[in-house]
Amino acid sequence: MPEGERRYWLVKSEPNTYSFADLMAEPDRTAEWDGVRNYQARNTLRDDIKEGDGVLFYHSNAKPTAVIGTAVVVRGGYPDHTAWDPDSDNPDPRSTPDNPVWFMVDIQGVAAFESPIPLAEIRKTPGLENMALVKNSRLSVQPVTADEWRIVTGLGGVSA
DNA sequence: GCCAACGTTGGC
DNA sequence: GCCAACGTTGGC
Repeated sequence: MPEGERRYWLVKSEPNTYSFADLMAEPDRTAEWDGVRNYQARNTLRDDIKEGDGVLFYHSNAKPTAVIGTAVVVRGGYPDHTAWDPDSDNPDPRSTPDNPVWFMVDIQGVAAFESPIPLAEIRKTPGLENMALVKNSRLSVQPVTADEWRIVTGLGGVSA
């Protein structure tokens, strides 16, 4: 992929449920990012997130809430098979293999930040005050601009 | 634990 | 199509 087309995203997870350390402990540090059941986030997963895109990993409902590391998309949007698995955490009988409603991607952990970046720091960092994270904290998969990516990864102590 | 913000549902 | 009720998210 041409360098200029790489895009950036932020995903949220509650560390009690699935932490960045859990991702890094996966085989190949890779996991299916499934279970998203919000239409706006679904559209992003289905239409916009491509292999090679950068991902900021954010811990919500944590102490403190913070961006804690980076990941990379290793498989772009494809149907979320957990939707038609009645034993999954988030089954949705409206979604079928022939007519999927929900989508997911695969992400691979890259690096933990030397110092996680708490939400409070993001709020007061010039250039980050317009992050979707600050504007609409509810969205579980959200876009990050190239400038925001550079600032956040710089603060975190890893070069992207 | 509280509560504000937001998304979804469903009656009309 | 409107909007009130309800459920969920997530910061604090």
